[in-house]
Order: sequence, then C-alpha cells, then structure tokens
Amino acid sequence: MAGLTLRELAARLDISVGTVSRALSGDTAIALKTRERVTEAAKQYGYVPNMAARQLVSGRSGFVGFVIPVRGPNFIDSYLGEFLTGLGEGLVEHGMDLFIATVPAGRSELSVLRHVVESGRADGVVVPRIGEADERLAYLLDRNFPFVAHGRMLDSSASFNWLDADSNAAFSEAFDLLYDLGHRHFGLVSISDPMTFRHLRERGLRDAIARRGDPNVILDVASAPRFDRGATVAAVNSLIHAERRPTAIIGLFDELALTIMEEASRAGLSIPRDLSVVGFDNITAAAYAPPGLTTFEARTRDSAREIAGMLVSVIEKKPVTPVTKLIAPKLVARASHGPVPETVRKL
Amino acid sequence: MAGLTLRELAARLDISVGTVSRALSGDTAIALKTRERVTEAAKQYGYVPNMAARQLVSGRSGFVGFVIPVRGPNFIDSYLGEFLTGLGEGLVEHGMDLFIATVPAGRSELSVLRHVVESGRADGVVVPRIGEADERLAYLLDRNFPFVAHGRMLDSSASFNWLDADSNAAFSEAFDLLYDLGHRHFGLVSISDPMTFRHLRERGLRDAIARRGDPNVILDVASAPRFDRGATVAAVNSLIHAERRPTAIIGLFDELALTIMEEASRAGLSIPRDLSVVGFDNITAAAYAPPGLTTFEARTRDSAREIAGMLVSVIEKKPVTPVTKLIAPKLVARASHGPVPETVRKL
DNA sequence: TCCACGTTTTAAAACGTTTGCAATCGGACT
DNA sequence: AGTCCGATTGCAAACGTTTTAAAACGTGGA
Repeated sequence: MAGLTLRELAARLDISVGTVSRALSGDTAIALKTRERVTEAAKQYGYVPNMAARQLVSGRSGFVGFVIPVRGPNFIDSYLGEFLTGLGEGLVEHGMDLFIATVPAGRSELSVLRHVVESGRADGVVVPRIGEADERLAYLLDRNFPFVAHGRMLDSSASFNWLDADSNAAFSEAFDLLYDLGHRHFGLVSISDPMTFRHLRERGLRDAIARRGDPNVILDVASAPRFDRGATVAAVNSLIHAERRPTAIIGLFDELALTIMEEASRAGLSIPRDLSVVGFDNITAAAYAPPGLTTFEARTRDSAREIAGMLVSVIEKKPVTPVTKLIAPKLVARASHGPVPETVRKL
Repeated sequence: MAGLTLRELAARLDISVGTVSRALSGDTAIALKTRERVTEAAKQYGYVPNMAARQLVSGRSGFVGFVIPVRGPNFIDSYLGEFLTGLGEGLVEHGMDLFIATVPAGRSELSVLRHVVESGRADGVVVPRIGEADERLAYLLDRNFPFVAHGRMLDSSASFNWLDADSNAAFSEAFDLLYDLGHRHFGLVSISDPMTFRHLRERGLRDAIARRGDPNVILDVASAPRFDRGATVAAVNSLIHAERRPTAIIGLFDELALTIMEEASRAGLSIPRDLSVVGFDNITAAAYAPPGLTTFEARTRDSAREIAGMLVSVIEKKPVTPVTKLIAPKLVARASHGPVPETVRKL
C-alpha cells in the first residue's frame, strides 16, 4: 500500500505502462537501453509490484499453501517448525512464498483446503501426514490441483506426488544392528491406529526378520491408541514384565521409545545393560533422556526442502507421471543399545 | 482458479454482480429475500471469492505476514511450531490467514520484510524475537505499518505494540522459591550476547535479591556466547567447580539448565540433593532429562494467539497509544530443585 | 521518394471484485 | 392522477498489473 504504482513509475519515465511492465520482466522485445533505464529507475524509486494485481491477471499467486494439521492441545513436537522452515528454505529459492491456513474449531481440514485452492491464493499445496484413506488427496486429485504429499498411502494404486521417509528401511536397519549384537528376542511398542507409517515400519521390521531366516528370532508386539498415555504405559509394561522379557525393544517413534526407557528404569533395569531400546524420529528429548536414545533422524527439514522443489516443478511442468521420492533416515547411534545381556546369552 | 466467478453466479440468478456482492457481504440495503436467495445459491454452486480481486480493490489482503527468523542450521526448537500454531489459531478466529516469508541466503531479514509490506500482501506483520536495537521496528514505525512484536526493547522510550513474557517476574519467583528452601549461594549461567531477555531475566533475579535485603545472599554469574557449546560448558563448570560452589544454579533458559544438570552429574553431583537447578522455557527435553527440570512454561502458543488478536485490532482500529501485554510464565515444578544441602546449611 | 519490413513502443482489454451514484419500483400522500 | 419518498437494484468506475493487437518509427532497398 502507498507504494509506487507502475503507472506512476511510467509517468516519471515518460513511457507507457506496458513498456515498463515488459522491461521489468526482461522482455527482449524491449530495447536493451530502455530496459536498463527502467530497471534502474525501479530500483531508484523502490518500486515493488502489487502482487494482488499481478495475481489477478496472471492467475498465479506465487504462494504455496499449507493447512496446519489439527493437533491436540498439549502436544506439539518440533515437526511443524522443522517442516515449515525447510519448506520456506526450499520455496524461497524459487521465489515463492508460503501461505498457512489454520482450521477453525467447527470446520473440517478438507473445507479449509478447498478454500485455499479455490480462492486462487495458492498455486499448489503441500499435504502433510498422509493417513490411510485421505479425503484431501481425493479432492486434490479430482480437482487436478498441483500438490505434493509428505507421506504415502499403503495402497500404491493411488498415484500422486509424494515424498516419504524410508522408514521400513530404517526399521530393517534397526533389526540388523540389534541382531548382530546378539539379540534374538525383540519387542515392538506400536500404536493401534491405522496410520501408514505404522504399517511401513512394522513391515520393515518383519521383512528384516524374514530375510535373516533365523527361526530363533521372536517378536512380541504391544500396541496402544496413539495419544493414550495410560494405555501406552500399560503396553510397555506388558513387554517389560513378561515372563520372558525381550532383550531389545523398539519404539515405533521416539515418544514410545522414551516411555520404554522410563518404565524400564522404573522397573530397575539398566539401559543398555539389561535392555536395548531404539526409537525413530530423533526428537530433541532423545538426546537428553539418559543414557541417550539410539534412534533415526527423520530429516524432516531436508524432506520439506525437497518437497518444495518437487512442488514447484509440478506447478510449472505439470508432469503426467507422478514424482515420488524416498528419504533415507540416518541412524543416530547413542547409548541405549548394546550387546545382548550375558545371562540371556547363556540360555 | 476455474472456480465460479461472481459474474457467473449473478448470471445464473439473473441479478447484477453488484447486488450479489452486496448480498454476500450482508449489506442490509439489499432485500432480505434476495440476500437469502444469493447466499443459498452461493453455497449451492460452491462459490469461493477470488481473493486477489477482492484484495486489489479493497486494498486489504486478509493476510498477516511473518518473516521466519534466520536460524542456525542445527538448532530448531519447538518455539517456531508453537508460535505459528498459536498465531494460526488466533488469526483464524478473525478470518485472517498467515503468510510466511523466508529469508534467502544472500538477503537481509529487513529487505524481505520490506517486500512483504510493500507488495501489499499483508495487512500487518508479527515480528518475533526482538533484539536490542531492531532495524525491523525502526522501519515499520517509520512506515507506520501495523505490527505487533513478540518481545520488547529495554529502552522503553521506543513505543510500539508488543507482547512479552514477564520473565523478570519468573526469575524473581525462582529466586524466592529457592531462598525459601534455604539457598543463599546462587549461580546464574547466562549468555554474553546483548539480548533483551537476558537483561530482563538477570534484572528480575537481582531485584528479587535486593527486595529480600539479605546480605548473606551471593550471586555468581558465568556467561558464554549464545550458541557456543564449548564456552557454555566451560562457564557451567566454572560454577560447579568453584572453590565455594553455589547450592542453586539457574539457567537463563532450558538448554543452559540442561547443560548444568549434565555437567553436574558428570561431576558426580546428585540433583537435587547436592545442587538445585532451575531453567526457563519448558522445552520438551526438560521433562525427560533426569530428574526432570524445574522450569517455567513460557506459554508461547498462548502468547501467539494473543498477539494475533492484538494485531487484528491494531489493523482495524489503528489505536494511537500502543498496546502492550505481559504474559506471566507458569512455574513447572519438577524434581531438579530441593532444600539446600545439610552440609552447607551447617556452615 | 516511396515501400516494405523489422524493431520498438503504445493503447486498450482483461482479470474478479467492491462501491459510489443513478435508476427503478411501489406505495403513500396530496 | 400526479408527486414524492424510501427501499431496492443496476451501472460503471476503479484497483494495478499483464498481454494481445496495433501503431509508430527507422532503415535500407527499389
């Protein structure tokens, strides 16, 4: 507002608006001399184009939309901050900005997404945390609107652009790591909700076990609803206090792994002497909880930066075949895992 | 894009565009019957107004801008996520959205802010993490552009709209808490950078000491550059291994307090038996680091929600006298503080 | 001198709203 | 019946850009 307008700038230069517009966009149809004169004057007077006007005619907003996922009142991890920072970093390289919408109390995430798309305020959207059957994806695909998802669906028949952490690979790696340390009896603390990442990670673990082909390997799984703290603790304890206790327990994600460590030390177990624990995500608390949780870095920020690039190319090129990408999580080896206890090894 | 336009909607209803526009905005000059008919049809056909066009004529974008503060490559705490979530929640109640700009590698935060303001894409901005002499504030004040700052300046002569945590009060409270537990010898691990919050917190501590008027109270301060891990550890150890060690050490913020706890247990001290530690911020790791850090909840999310409301009223009412607000941090009493050690008490 | 042609510039339409002002429509009043 | 008035509605300008189509301008060849 109150900024210099194109018309005013043109007036000062005694040139038509059209010419100025073209000159600033670097159109070679405009004489080089004029272009330089205009660019110079624009800088001189501090001309900043009015985006609304540009958007109105060009149909492009220069925004990428993001609907903040609804979340519990208490629990905000670093995911969002990491993700948005990465997105911003990725987008700025392409001269785009980020537009964030929040879901009001009474409304659905889908309806907000619809508004973002149809108000023309975004050229594409990023859809985080893909669930099992996601109505957001269905809508976007139907509308043929550019988007990239963070996460994928189990049913690979639905084809769309996505980027995901290769968490099955990570869980395979976790198994191999522990197996090589002598562990044979494994525990897994999982969630009972039907999230895609749960299936992927469990599958990664089971595949690794199958690949090893060792009939002595045992896997005990205990699950609880995702945000139910009490049930989670109970699930953890069902493993810890089992008649034959696993020597290594893996948490589906760090919060679960940290609970395993807490309950284990409450039960008088020493980590990693009596029990190895491995998590996934590498949340900040993982480094501070003694003795330091071995986990996998999900590389959220990198992923988001990558997603930004993918989305921009989707917006510009509208590729026919979907682009997908897997990001390999990185093992962060801390002190919560170790060789299988001697006592068990003798049995 | 491709959405229904106002003209099309008007055509279907056989009414002029102007009337439809007025009807949708609830203008009472339009007959109630017509208004209902239009609203009904709009819902029916799924009409979504084109924001660019609206913005162009009204001059208002419906956006609040936020320039993501430049941050180190490694260190992202939950601040950003909390803050943005809170902002989003607060804004959505007023029908506004959030527009996030990132600072590209070579450019300054100020230049990005300038673009946000002058491109007309935001009706107001939120400026986080106020420093000592902030050029962003100078620019915004000069331009008379609506904004609310998170944080304030020491020099209270500069008057603008801000909201800040009342961290001096929190540090006073921390002192009183520890004093009442018998502590007389205090340590403070601070930073050497000239941030406003550092001064406020140190002042809060010193004021509380002065208020108590007890000549036996000792305060030892050790500082290090903010992100210099090595220097921080050294500063912490200078307190821990001092000839006369403080019985209670306060960290300017949680990361420092956690370092204090780490180094203390490395030195064989038991917390809180041998040493009390208190922090500020209540980052997630504070709960997991044994034995649980006593700290203050900065209520970032609440603050951001509040800021959203303030900014909206600033945008709409343009108040002449600046609005300011202090948010009282909330003590989160965990297990890292306790009575002064017996051995010391006897001296 | 005139024409044709390539280069450069201009004029004007379009994007989809909002809004000031004029026009229309009924009915009430004279 | 003619006026006037309030309640509705329609018309058209305006917002600041981009872009199409046409105009202006030189320049060199005939």
